[in-house]
Amino acid sequence: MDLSKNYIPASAEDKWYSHWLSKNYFTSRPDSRPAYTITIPPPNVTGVLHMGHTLNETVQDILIRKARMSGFNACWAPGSDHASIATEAKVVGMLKEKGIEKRDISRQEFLKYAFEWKEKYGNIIYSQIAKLGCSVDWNRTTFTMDEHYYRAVIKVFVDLHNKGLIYRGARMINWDPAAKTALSDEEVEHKDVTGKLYYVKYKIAATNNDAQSAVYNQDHIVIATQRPETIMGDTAVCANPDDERYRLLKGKSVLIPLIDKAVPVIFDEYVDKDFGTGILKITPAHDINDYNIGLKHNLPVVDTLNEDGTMSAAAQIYIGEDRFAVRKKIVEELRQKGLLVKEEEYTTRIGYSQRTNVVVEPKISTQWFLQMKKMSQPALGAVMSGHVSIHPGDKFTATYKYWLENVKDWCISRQLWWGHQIPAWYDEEGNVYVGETKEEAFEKYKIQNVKSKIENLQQDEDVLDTWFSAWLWPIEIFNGITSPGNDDVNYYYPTSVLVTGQDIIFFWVARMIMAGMEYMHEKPFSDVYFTGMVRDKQGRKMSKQLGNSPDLLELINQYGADAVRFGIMISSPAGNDLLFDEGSLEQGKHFNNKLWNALKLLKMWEEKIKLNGQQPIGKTETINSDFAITWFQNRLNEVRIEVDKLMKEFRLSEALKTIYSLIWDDYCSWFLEWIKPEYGRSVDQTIYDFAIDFFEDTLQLLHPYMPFITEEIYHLLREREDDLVVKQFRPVAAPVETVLQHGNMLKEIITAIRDVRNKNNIKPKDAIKLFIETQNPSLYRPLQQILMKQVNAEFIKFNTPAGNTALTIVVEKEKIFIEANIEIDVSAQKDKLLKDLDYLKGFLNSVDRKLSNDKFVRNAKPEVIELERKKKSDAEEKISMIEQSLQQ
RNA sequence: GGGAGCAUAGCUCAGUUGGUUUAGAGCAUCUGCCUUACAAGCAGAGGGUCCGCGGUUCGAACCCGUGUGCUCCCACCA
Repeated sequence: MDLSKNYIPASAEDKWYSHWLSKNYFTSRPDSRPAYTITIPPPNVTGVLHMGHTLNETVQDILIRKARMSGFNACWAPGSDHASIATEAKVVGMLKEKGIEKRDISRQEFLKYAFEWKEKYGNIIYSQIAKLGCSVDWNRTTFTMDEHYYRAVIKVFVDLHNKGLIYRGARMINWDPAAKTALSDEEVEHKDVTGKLYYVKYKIAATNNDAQSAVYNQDHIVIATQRPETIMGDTAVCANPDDERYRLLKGKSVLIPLIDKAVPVIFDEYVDKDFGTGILKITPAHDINDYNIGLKHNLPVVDTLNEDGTMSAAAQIYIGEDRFAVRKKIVEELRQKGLLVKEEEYTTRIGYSQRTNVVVEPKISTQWFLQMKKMSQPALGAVMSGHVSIHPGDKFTATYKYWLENVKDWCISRQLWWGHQIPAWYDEEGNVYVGETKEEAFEKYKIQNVKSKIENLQQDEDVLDTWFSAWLWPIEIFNGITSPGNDDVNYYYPTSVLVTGQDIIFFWVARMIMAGMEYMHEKPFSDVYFTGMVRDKQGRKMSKQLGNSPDLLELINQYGADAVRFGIMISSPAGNDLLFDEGSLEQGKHFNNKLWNALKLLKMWEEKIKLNGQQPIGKTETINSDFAITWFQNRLNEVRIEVDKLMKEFRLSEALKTIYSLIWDDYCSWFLEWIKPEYGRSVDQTIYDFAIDFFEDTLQLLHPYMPFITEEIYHLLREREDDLVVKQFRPVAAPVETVLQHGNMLKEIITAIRDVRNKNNIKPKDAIKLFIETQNPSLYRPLQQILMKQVNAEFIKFNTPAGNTALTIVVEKEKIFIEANIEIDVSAQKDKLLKDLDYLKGFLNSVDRKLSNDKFVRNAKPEVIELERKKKSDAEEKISMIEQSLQQ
């Protein structure tokens, strides 16, 4: 077999992914095995996979592949989200390029364009998921606007409305002037911004000729505001009733600057006497606090802004101009008219739309809301009782609890077309009828209006918040809402684990648990695994503006999918942010190559066996290979147990490190070297078979992380029908401690001798002679040959005096003398021994201090004391050995 | 303003109810090697005030208090 010098990922990746698909390995149907289910967090249909997705999908694929190889019926259901605001914005932009304005076309026409657009771009994300090697069940691909899914959303809306949990009303909501829609509280991101506080003069209206002299002989008051462009919406000014300065203004009015409109002075405890000037302008249409005060004092609401953030007719001035441009103009005008007292720098938090990144306007608007209090209780209980466990728990459980305990009603209507249209119909008088269909709504309408026609009803124009459909994901992906109790949902629900970013804990995770408890009376998943945010090397968020977000397909081209997966997993502790560094992908590529070279070595051995036939080997050689085999077998068992434990705890990065070291260090650097035949000789067939078996076992362990190369090598090792992707893990035996200990001792001795060789410039080709002083020479019988080969010794003699020129090293309790054919510098070795001696004496001292402490001996557990005594005697023994050799 | 988390080698992180811990790993660094699988490699090595201070304890990287610095979440003071 001719193997390329290095591993070439591209061809292997395409070959194996289509092979797996053709064998339907990723297809899952209910059967007698236990289910292991993951529903993918549906990426936006408009998007491409970014590094955050890559981390997420890789984690899921690792978990699902591990489960598939461990006796579970693994089902990973993929899909995508219609992402109403984001997609609608893209479609609007696309139409604009064609010269079409959204307002000039009908809803039907718009949706036609939108679906065309979705067909064109919606599959990009799927091909990227495939490229990464994700073992999703493509037969289960679900889109949140699929026919059944659409029906499910409508059904849930009607059901919650019937239960009295959904209502319609005018409330203060967050308005996005760019998308021209209402948002939920969660869709608003608050950022610290340095703004200005403007101190503006309001003239006191001269009602009874006494006002001017009454207030400190002034004809005005001064009010601080951040938003001078909203003064035209003021309907009062307000001071604290206890504030002496403003007491005399009771019953008076002031004039709004620039438009000279008189508004009353009112008093309310809410106002902080010490902030600003202690008097506040009340603008009920554009501030939640002002709105509440307005309600309390029966103030009118004057909305001075249009939907797009320009000034409305109610503002009287600057009509049609943008709010921020108007702010500047008004400040300038105030200044010119002498109404601006001063400006102050001021830091405040401003709400931005998560989607469009524009400043959100608080606005009074009639919208649909979902009452959250009742639904939040079971969702809270599910997590608090540990029924759903969050990883890493300590970090997020408290956040989750706080949010649910303080949750406010959810504004679920959006002024968009792309999405699930609200199933509510209005008659001519504006009465509303909710039903799954127009006919159903009409039935309700008919009760009071017997003679009416169905044509009189008009459907609500708005659609539902994207998250109002996403929260049904783990249920409706298995048709659990539209076809309750079907075989799939019975079998797959609740799902096993949800893997997602911590940034959508409220948007999605909490709400899925609510929906699960409401509609399935059962949690949607048992575990939630939060991945951190992917940042660049300098810890900055990845963003288009910074240009620090790499293109996934390019990375796969450059390093291969396995290396990308390796690189992103090797340094991603659960819940912590991941500092993305291409260096780790490089490491992944090197690892690929390491595996490839191990394969090449084994193949060379195979060729040689074919060429030379079986060769008889010596007894010692057999014994020594036996040791290598027994040792690696036990080491493998040890690692398998360790990896299982780590993966159960979602410590995937550590599990990968453990496997990496097993393969690179234990298998390649130690095991293969130990069984490597002398130059020109071929390896024994039995030993060779073991080497292949072990390689397969390690590949199997690695497969969930690096599926392509492991499958490729698995097939190159032996002619076979089966595939690694579905190979079931064998039960693992407990490792034998003494075997592992002997292995470690052997490795330590080899390393120590190599160190001596290195430090004394003994060339690899120069053989050395070993004299070992030991209490247990028989221990060496199974490893003697390995030891000689690994340090290039021509012989080993036990308990035989060495010559005067020999160097001494002490490993454990073994004293090893090294003789070389060249002059060696004994003084350097002496320094090393002195250094060891120093350390040991310090160590002994600390142990002695403990043991001579009465309280320690009285209080510590007996086994701890025993341990300390052993430390003491070991250290003493070693010290005397070193001292002895220093005297020689 | 409220809450949560973090601080261990140059970097990223382990360190499991306090006791083989005068602290480990990977990457990076340094030294020597083109040794017949692998220079994308091999063999070695160096590198730490466990953030500061105080306390509990026979014993602290680990528990408690406090200070400092970072990160995140939540909140309607103009």
